[in-house]
Amino acid sequence: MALSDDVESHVSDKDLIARRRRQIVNAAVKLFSKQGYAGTTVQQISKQAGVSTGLVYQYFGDKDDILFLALKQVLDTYEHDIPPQYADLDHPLERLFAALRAYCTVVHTLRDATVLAYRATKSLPLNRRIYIENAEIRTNRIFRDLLDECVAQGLMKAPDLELLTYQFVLFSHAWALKQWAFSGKYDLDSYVEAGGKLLIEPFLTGNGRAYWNTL
Amino acid sequence: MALSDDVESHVSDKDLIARRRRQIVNAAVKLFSKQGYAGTTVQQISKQAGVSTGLVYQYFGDKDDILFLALKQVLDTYEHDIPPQYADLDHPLERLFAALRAYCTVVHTLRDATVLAYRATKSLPLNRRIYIENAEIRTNRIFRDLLDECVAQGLMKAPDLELLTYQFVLFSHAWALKQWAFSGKYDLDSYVEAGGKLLIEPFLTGNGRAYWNTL
Amino acid sequence: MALSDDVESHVSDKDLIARRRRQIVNAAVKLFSKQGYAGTTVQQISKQAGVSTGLVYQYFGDKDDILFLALKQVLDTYEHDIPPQYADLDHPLERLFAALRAYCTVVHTLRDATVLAYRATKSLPLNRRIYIENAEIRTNRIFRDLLDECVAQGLMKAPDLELLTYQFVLFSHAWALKQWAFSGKYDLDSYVEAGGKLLIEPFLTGNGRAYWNTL
Amino acid sequence: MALSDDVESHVSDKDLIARRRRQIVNAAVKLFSKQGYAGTTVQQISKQAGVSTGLVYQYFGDKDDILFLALKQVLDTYEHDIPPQYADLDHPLERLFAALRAYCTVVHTLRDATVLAYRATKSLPLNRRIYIENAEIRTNRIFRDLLDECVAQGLMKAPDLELLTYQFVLFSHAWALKQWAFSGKYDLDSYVEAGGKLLIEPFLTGNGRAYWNTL
DNA sequence: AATGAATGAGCTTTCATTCAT
DNA sequence: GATGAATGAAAGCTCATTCAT
Repeated sequence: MALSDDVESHVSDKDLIARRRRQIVNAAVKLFSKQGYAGTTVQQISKQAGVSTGLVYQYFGDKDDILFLALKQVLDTYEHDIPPQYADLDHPLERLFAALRAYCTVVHTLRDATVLAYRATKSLPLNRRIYIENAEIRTNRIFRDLLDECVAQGLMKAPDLELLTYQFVLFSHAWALKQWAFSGKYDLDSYVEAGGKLLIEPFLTGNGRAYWNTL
Repeated sequence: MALSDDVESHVSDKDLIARRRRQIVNAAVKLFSKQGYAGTTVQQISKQAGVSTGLVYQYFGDKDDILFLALKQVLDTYEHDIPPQYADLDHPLERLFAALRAYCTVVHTLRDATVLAYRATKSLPLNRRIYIENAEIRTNRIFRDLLDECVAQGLMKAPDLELLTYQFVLFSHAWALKQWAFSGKYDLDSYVEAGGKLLIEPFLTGNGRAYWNTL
Repeated sequence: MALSDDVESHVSDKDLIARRRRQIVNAAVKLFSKQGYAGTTVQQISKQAGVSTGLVYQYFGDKDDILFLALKQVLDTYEHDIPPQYADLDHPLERLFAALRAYCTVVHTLRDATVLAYRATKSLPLNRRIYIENAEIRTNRIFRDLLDECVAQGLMKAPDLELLTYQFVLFSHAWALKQWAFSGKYDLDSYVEAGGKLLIEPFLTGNGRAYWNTL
Repeated sequence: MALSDDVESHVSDKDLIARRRRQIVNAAVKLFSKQGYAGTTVQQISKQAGVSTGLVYQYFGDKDDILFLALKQVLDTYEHDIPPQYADLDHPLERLFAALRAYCTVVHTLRDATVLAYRATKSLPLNRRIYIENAEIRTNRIFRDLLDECVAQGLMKAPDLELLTYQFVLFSHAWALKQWAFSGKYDLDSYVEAGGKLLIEPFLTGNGRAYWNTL
């Protein structure tokens, strides 16, 4: 992380800094998600976090900083919460499907924050936007690597792995972005099942299909 | 369109109203797309449109009205510009693919505005948000009907047509939403080609594949 | 009337000027009375008068002009409508009481406009305020002269005719100013009767009382 | 006082709230009195009060709130300052006359604010206007009770105590409302004396007159 | 380290006034 | 003479940021 991406603080105790920032960012994510970035005031954030307005400015340089760390935290959650959910599994196809389920589940948990990421990233200054975009690319990498693994083992075959990866990502994000369209028609489980049928099944090889049917 | 969705104007000449609104909305779309809704001032809009600040309020009730008409205009463009581009074609598969190309092309033309639609719809009051969402559903219907046609003629077969429709839509939108990831790797044409391979080819029946290969 | 009190017009036909001004002032009085001077827009006045906004500025220099003429018209109505209602009567006491009834009746008719005169006179520039105040003094003169007549003929006797005159005026104005307090307790007739008992009876001489009782 | 009449503040310290509000209301009364409510800007008020514009909005919800509290303060002053000035006196007639003097004196002190009350009450929303009107009725009660006392003790006799009460009130208010007419002819003392002669003397009984002449 | 009252630039919106037709 | 679309200065109000305590 480049220096320019650092968020400055006027406080020295490292632990305190971490704790306070978490406290404030959590409050911010909640409010940004509901009301948007511009629609949320620093006063509201401090109140929600249970601290004074002035304190916020001892841990963040300005309001943009809060947004940046809020988005970063969302992306970090993706990156940290998904891998453990397929790490124990052995078979690549199982791992891929588990990852899809895990991604959708995290998106479900962070529904509002996911929408926030779509809405607000553009509000960041360029260098920070790039940082966030790179974090997303790292998350995408998860699917890409699992797909590569499946292809390498002759289980899948796809014309364009790069784009297929994005379809996995978009499919997961859509669960949050298009809540209004999906709620009532699908629950999370059936949505993930359908995802498997659209994004994995069609690209299975004979071997792949053989294993897939045993799941 | 319900009355409550109407945007009032203090001017009587119908033609003038239409012209002025177009002029102002065009300026607004440009600025909203770049700077976001909240980040754009009415002063900036009026300046960009080449009119006075006060004039804006003779054609729009408030700033929200401008956003609403801006989004409506984007959605209307989708709805009006896509169908003509496959209307002349006879074969369902050809029509479907042409529609995908058309949608991606419109998205390409309205790149910034498409991103705007994702970012700003949540800023609308409920009844207007619903209006915009319904407009999106009508646009989705385009793909859905074409897919149904293909299935009815035994050319395609998919486990979940509803979700597959959304994959078409998301794929098209992604061209705008993920510009930063795709530009440099794809041009519009190759993107559309790859889309055909991911979203159509895997779901072709034998008959469908036979025809597809002749395209 | 001093030149500085003149209201300028860009139109030459004298009759037209008078007609248009009346038309616009009538609309203004109606609106000013209901919404106050500052709460009324020139656009509303022109609409109420059934003319274009621009036309107003061909007959009035600015919005203040309209207020001035509106107030002037109210005061003029007082001045012109009251005297005829006691002119035919011969006895001074009868004339005085008839004048009180007439004043209260005009106030009743112009309730809102009377309140307007109290609220808005201070909004005028000094020279115009003075003009209006002089018009009010002329109206007060009506009571003063009638009282003087009664005193001269030995019908009344009061310690301070100047202030008693003002009590007559205030009593009449109060019917409009304190509507909220009086409506429900008095109707116009009983109010006037009570006025006679408070403002005339106590100041009658023996002769005066003798005649008064015959009324 | 109903909740709906409360004026909200974003500040918690009770003492500070009271002090700031007084500070701002005092400035507002001064300006409103001179320039009217609509003719006074919040910027002017804040400048006159020696605080920033934003601060005003931490102690008042909007400009209307300032007007309401300003008027309320004027009415409260009436209610609190008059009674102590006759409380020590024993004789009802003396008390009545002292009250008249006190009322006129308070009106004199609050000349501009009294005019403001006449001009601006109509600018208030209905529930607040009613609150102010009720406060005025409570003030009127002062005269009414004193008059009743005089009548009960056989000192006075009047045809309509309700209206006579209003004549006392109007007479007092007139000192402010008609400054332009009275200044030069009366000073406060002679005005009050004349008031006694017009509003008390004529309604004295024999007993009343006997005592009155000893004053 | 923490508070929260105070600031003031900048926003949306209104409306008296003008002027081309 | 009459129109009404157009103007833009100025208003009310918000809120990111500061700073004395």
